[in-house]
Amino acid sequence: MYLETQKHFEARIRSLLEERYDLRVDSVPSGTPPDLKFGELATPIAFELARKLRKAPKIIAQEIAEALAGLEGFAKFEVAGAGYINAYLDRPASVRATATPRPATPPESPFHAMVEHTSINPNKAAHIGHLRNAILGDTFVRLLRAAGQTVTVQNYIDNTGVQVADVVVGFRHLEGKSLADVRALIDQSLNREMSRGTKTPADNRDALKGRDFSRAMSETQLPGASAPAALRPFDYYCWDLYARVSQWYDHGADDEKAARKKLRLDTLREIEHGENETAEMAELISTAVLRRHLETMQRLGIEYDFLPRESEILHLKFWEAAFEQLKRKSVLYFETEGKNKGCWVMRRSGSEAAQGEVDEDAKVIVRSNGTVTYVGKDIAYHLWKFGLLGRDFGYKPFFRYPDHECWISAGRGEEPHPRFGSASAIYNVIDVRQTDPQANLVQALRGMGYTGQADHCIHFGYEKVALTPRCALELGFEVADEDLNSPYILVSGRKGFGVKADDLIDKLMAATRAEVDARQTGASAGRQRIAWQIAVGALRYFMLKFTRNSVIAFDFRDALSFEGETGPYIQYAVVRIRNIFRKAGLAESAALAEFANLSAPDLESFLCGEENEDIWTLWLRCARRSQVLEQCIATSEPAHLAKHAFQLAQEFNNFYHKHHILTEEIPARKTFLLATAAVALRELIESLALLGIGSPEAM
RNA sequence: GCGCCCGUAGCUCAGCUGGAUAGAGCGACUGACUACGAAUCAGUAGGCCGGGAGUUCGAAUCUCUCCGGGCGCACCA
Repeated sequence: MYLETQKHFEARIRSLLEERYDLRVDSVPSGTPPDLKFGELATPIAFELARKLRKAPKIIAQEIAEALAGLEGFAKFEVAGAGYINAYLDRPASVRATATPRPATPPESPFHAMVEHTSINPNKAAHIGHLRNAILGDTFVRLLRAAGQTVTVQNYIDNTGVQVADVVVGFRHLEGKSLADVRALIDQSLNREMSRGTKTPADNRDALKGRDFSRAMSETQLPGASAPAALRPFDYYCWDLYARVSQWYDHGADDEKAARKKLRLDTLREIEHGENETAEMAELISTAVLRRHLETMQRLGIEYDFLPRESEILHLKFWEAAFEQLKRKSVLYFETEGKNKGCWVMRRSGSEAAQGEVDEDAKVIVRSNGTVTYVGKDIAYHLWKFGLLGRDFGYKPFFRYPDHECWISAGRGEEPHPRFGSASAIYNVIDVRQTDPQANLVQALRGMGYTGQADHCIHFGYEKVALTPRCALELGFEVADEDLNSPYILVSGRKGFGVKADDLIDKLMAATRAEVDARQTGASAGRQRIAWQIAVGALRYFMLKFTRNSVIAFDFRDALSFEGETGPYIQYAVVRIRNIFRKAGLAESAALAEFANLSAPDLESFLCGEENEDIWTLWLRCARRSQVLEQCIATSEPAHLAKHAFQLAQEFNNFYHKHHILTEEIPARKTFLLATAAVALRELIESLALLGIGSPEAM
C-alpha cells in the first residue's frame, strides 16, 4: 500500500518536471521524514534541481508543491526547511486501503529461482552455525515465494569428502567396527529417536530468566552429554568420533602419523571410486547423518525439495561434460610453464597477466596428476543448475514431508520424477569465507558466454556464528587467557567445539515449556505445541535479527531470552490481539466489515490530532509490508523484515496500553480501534509467517 | 604482498539508493498490574557515528589516507 503511494508520488513529480521545466530525471528520491509533523512522504529533489534551474531550492519546492495539489491519496503538500517537499497523506483514504485485504498472492511469474542452503557435511551433528545458514536460506525462500517466484530448495550433500572419510576411519580403526556393526548402531539410534521425548524441568524457570544461569545450565540436561554412547543420536556419536579421529591424526610418532594420513587418503580414494565396502560404509553413515539433519531442520519448519549428492556428480561424470565445454570455449587452457605447469587453469577475474605471459595467479582447475579440483566440480554442478550441462541426475524419493516429497540424487533413478535444475536465478547460501570460490564460479560462467546466468548466480553470504568466551566456559571448554577478553571465539568441528543445533532447540523447548506451564492450564499436547512455536520463534528471530555480515557472538543468555527484541515479544503481541477478539466475541473480519461503514469525518477525527499520532503510526507501519519485502529481496537481507515485525509489535503494544479498546464508549471509535487491532494482527501474522515463525493462540 | 568485510550508547546491534533533531534491545536507575494477560508499558542517564582530509547545498552513509579488529588469496576438500 505505502509502496504504491510512494511510486505514485514519485511518478507524478517526474511528469511534472517534464511538463513544467522540460526536465527528464531518472528517478525521484523520496523517503520517510524523521517526524510525522513533516508528513508521511518527502523528497529533497528541489536541492538537486537548484543548480540546473538556477533558482533557489525553496522556490522550486514551492512551485512543485503547488502543482502537486489535488493528487489522489494526499491531503496536502508543504515546503519545509531549505526546500523539502513534504507530502501529507489523506489519512481516511489511506487507512481504508490498508484495511482492504490484498489479493492473496501475486500472479506466478515464470521466473524460477533455486536456493541452495544448509549443505552440512554429513559426518556429524548440525551446530548453531548451520542453523544460521538454514534459517537464512529458508526465510529467503519464503520471501521469494511471497513475491510470486517459483522456488526450489536444494541442500547439497558432500558425501564423498574427506570429512566423511574421517568418520569411516574412526569406526574402522579407532572402534574396530565392521559394516554390520555400524548398521546395527544406526538401527539402534533410530529406534531411540522414535521413543524420544522432550524433557521439561519444571522448576528452573527463575534460573532460566538469568538470575542464576549457571545453575540452569547444569539442570537442563543436554540430551547427548550423559547418555550411554550406543544410545545417543547417531549424529552426536559421529560428532565425538570425528573429533577423536582428528586428534588421532595429530598424535603419535612421525611414522605413525604418516601411516594414519595414508589411511585417510586411501579411505577417501575408495569412497570416491565407489562399489566397495568402504564406500558402502560411507554411504550408510552419510545417509544416516543426513536423515538426522533433515529431522533437526524440520523441527524449525525447514524443508527441502532436492538433495544433490557429490557421489552422483562424480559417477554420472558431470565434470567430464563440463570439461569438454570449458576447453571448447577456451575458458581453460593448459599451462606449460611456471608453478602450474601441467595443469589446466583458468584466469581469474581482474587478472593482469599479458597475453603469452605466464599467469602465475591463474586458478588451477585440473591438477597435474589429472584430478579435478573442488572449483571444477562446482562449475559442472552449476552448469547443471542452469540447465547448461546436457546431463541430469537420477532421482529417488528420500524424505516425506506432510505435504511434499524431498528427492535425492541417484545413479539410477526412478520414473516419474519432478524436474529439477534449469533455474533462472540461483542463490547459494554459503558463509563469507567462500567469497573467492564463488567469484571463480561466476567468472567461469561469464567466460563461457553465459553472462545472463553469471549475473543471476548470487552468493548469499553470511558471517559466522562464534561463541562468547563466557559461553565457551559454560560448555566446559578451555579458553586461552588471551581469548578471555576477545568478543568471540571460533567454533571448530574438528575439535568437537561448538553448540549442537538439537541441544539448543531442546534447551529452548525446555525453557518455553516451563514458561507456558506456569501460565497456561490447557491440555499438555496444546501446551507443548505452544512451547514449540515460541521456541522456534525465539531461535529463528535470534538468527534473523542480525544482518548477514555481522558476526554473531552466541550466548545462551541472549538466545534463550524471550523479552525485548525477540520472537516471543512479537508473538505475545499477536496473542494479546487474539485475546481482545476472544473476549469481545467478535471475528476480525466482522470488525473490518463494520469499519468499512465508518464515515470519512469520523476516521479523520480518530486519526488526526496529537493524541492519535500513535494510532496513525501503527496504521502506517501496517501499510509497509510490501515495501519491506521488496527491500529484503533487492538486498538479499531478511533482517529488514525481522526489524519490521518487531517495530510493528512494539507500536501495537504502545497503542494497546494507551487506548483501551473494549471499554471504549463511542461505538464508532470502538469499531475503529477494533479494526486497528485486526489489521495489526493480520500484518503481524503475515510478517511472522514470512520469517517462518508461527502465531500461537495463547502464551 | 593482493583482495574483501567490520569499527555507531557500558554491552549486542539497526540506520533503505547521501537528506531535516543518530535509533532499538539488553544492562543500570525511577515508576505503572481492581480495566483487552506485566513474556508488557512510561520515564531518566548514557554518542566528536575509530582518527584525519576530500566531494557536496548536506556525509554515520560516497572517495582517499591512517589506526584497530576479522577473513580470504593452495595442484587441501
